[in-house]
Amino acid sequence: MADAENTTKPKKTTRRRQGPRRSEASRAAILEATREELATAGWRKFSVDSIARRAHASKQTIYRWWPASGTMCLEAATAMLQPPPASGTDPVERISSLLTPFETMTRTGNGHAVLRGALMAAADEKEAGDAWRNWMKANVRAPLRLILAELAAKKRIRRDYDLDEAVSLLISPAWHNLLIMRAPLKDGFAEEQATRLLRVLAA
Amino acid sequence: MADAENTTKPKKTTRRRQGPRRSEASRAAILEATREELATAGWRKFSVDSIARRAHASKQTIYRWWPASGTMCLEAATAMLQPPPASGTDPVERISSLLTPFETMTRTGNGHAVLRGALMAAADEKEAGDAWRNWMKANVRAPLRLILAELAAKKRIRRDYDLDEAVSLLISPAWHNLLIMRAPLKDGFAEEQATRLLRVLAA
DNA sequence: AGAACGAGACGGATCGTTCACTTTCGCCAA
DNA sequence: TTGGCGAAAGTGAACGATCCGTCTCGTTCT
Repeated sequence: MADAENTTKPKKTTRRRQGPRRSEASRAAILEATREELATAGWRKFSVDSIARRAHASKQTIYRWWPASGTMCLEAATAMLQPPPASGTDPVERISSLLTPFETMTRTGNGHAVLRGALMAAADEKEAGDAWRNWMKANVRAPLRLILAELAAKKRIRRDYDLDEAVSLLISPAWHNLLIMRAPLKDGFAEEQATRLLRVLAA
Repeated sequence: MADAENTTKPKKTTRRRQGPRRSEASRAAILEATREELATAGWRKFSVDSIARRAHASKQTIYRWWPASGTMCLEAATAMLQPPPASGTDPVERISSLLTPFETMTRTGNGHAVLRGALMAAADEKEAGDAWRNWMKANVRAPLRLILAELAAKKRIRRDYDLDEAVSLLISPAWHNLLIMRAPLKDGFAEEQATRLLRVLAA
């Protein structure tokens, strides 16, 4: 959609835009300020003016790249999630590795408050909700689908499970801990949930 | 704590305060306006001024009785929850009846948006979070504790379960539906969750 | 007389937008 | 090769509107 048809002027086929590129420094400063703001003020008292002051950025820059505050919060939170560790062949380990990024994040610094704020943003803003569900689809649901399909082929679990239900079963206790109990995930959470899911789905 | 020691003036022993009592009409109008506001604006854009206009109430009245907006939202939401139906002796039915108020509420009108807003309030404000956990303790955790203890005595389920874990297992999929999926609870949700809990806890 | 109520003013803060101005880069003509 | 031009991105500051929490009024009820 960027440069589809520029018939007259473009010399070669590569029509390059003019001007400076997006400032990575400013982007990083804004996301860091967003994390601080989410941890201290929460979602309702979240202030874009405060973000601009903290990050020494212009509000114009913020609104240019994040027209909705919720997506900014989501981006600030997901940036804290480390990619899941490479797992072996053990089913529990493989499923557990899908949750360990969450467990680790909520147990380091203000991570649990940041993630809680992002989840509230996803619950409050329709656009942020869509973005969050897409992220979960790519990073949790899709990998889990592969693992479960493989296990079902080996007859380690039932074949007639519902994938959405399995995702909900696996991760919803995390929401309970973060949003209702307002607490981080306890040590061993990921492995415990993975074990329980496999027990429920056992053939 | 109300009237502990008024030594001089009280005529009889009943020292009644003077002036009009709290207006039930105003209270109901404010809570109804809160429900509308939660359903249309959400939690972050929730405005006390808007509530006052909608309910034809004074802001002073609102702040007098609800110093924190979150507790007002919680009260507005829990008022929509009907008391659980009287259940028989079937374990699934008894546990399921603890969830049916939620299922019913989220499937009628804007109920799911109102409950979602209240949950966000509980996640965002520390005070509202405490109030919500207390409500859940009295209306879900305590009844569930009795039911599970009885079942354990009859050896229908294991004895070494963790009550908090059981509560989380039973109800956290509801949070997933409401907050992440932004959707009501599907028909038969309560019974399905109750059945699954008993299967997990089976002896 | 005393307390709760509706209505609304208040100073301060935030919102989302817009303006002025500077800096960075692709492009092309001198 | 180089210097100028213009588009895009950046900061900072203003704008009117709205919201916050507190506060006065005058009224009504017990």
